[in-house]
Amino acid sequence: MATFQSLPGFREFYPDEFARRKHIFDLWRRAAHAFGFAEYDAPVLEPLELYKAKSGDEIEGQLFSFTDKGGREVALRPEMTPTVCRLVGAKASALKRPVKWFNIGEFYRYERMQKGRDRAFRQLNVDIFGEAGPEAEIELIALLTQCLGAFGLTDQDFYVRISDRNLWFFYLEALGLDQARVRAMLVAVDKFEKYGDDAFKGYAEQFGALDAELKAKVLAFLQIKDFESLERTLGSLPHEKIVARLADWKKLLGGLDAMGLSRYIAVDLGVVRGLAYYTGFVFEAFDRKGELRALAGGGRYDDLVEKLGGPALPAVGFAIGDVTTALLLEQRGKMPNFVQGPDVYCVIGGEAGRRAAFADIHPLRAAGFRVDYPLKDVAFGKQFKLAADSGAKLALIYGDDELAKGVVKIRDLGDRTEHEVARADVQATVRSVLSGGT
RNA sequence: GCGGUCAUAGCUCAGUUGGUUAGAGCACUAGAUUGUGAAUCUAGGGGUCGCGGGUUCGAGUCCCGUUGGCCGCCCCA
Repeated sequence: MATFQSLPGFREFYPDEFARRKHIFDLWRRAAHAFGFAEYDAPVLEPLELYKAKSGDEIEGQLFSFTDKGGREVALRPEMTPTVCRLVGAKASALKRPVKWFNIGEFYRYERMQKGRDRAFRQLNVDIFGEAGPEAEIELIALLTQCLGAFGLTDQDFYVRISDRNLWFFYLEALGLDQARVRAMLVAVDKFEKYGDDAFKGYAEQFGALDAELKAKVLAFLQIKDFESLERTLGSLPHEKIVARLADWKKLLGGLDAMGLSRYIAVDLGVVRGLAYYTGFVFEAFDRKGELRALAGGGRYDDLVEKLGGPALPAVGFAIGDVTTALLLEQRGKMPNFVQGPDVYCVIGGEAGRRAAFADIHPLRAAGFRVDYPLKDVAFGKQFKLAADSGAKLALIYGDDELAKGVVKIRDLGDRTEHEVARADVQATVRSVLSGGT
């Protein structure tokens, strides 16, 4: 039977699973709208060059890429950022600032699958363009907490770690490192949590063994877990840039605190994110137990729009994936059990009953109510079971007895009460009951 | 791309040192049952035991290969 299978890493969504995924998207979309973001969409297939321009040639190995029939080198999009940079860049001068946009889409990466990572996955992407200050980060981090909090997850379930590539730059420069050394050191910092001292191997290979004093200072910095330590450590380095940057930090943390979100926030200079294009604040959301891979990640990328051919335009954004989010919701019992039931299930006796039912069914459906009924004649006892199993709130009973009396019996499948209403009043009664009145 | 591990019905799993026609529970369909809900009973459909090759009188079982799943490495936008 299994002659054809889906491709590795591509998931199929049967109705139950589709309902769960839809639930996630619905709450994300609602949250993004509540924060004043507008939804957009864009092509799934893009010129391969778009990703090479952003990430370098090596990226091709991790893409679904091919040559189309017109000889164009193309790739299924592995991320949204280059695309949205192009969209915004092309109309930058006509767009009201700040540009607050979001998209929920599917992305493709030709990689080995692991828990929480497939070859095709969906992400919510949220970006703000045209705002250089930390006010943009406040909006995005607040929205990120809402994108998880909306499901009933609390600060016991997840948190957001915030770091700052600018401060790392300023700090390492103050310690005397040049640009190339700073970049190599940031790679080491990024790997430190996972590899410990081995993380510095790459740096040592390039620039020689790390001097003990420098290493101690780097380690001290990356272990900073609160703003006070950050201020204290940097207080002895009175560079103008550092002073200004600490003011940005205060604004960011103060804003989030005023929104009541401090309990979700962790200052953590150990996060730098591997991506070279991040230019300022970076942040990642994790589950508190640390069992899952990152839930979401984002940061500022002020140079990217220009690099991809647009005007210079500051930007910051994040992405949150459906796979890891769903895993966390399952783990914490926050994934509802969806009953995709109709509002009304009709119990029908015979051909006359069917005709009478149809006369009500279609207008109710046209009015937007979900109405279902057995397509073929089924024993009454079985129909009541079907009605109950369907998850419907009401059963409408069109049997010979009712037809003879010119009524329809309406059964509340929740409390198992029923009453009769005149045929002519059925639709009005159903509408009234289902819309909350009785 | 590399390493480990697994693969029997839609799902969860039995299946003896290799031995007749591969089983159970759940789920599904139908009936008992055209008049009232998670019950019971009966019957039924559904498997080329992931796929291919080998060893053997005989393979779900042993061997090799391959595909796919899971876990880890690389990577992680």
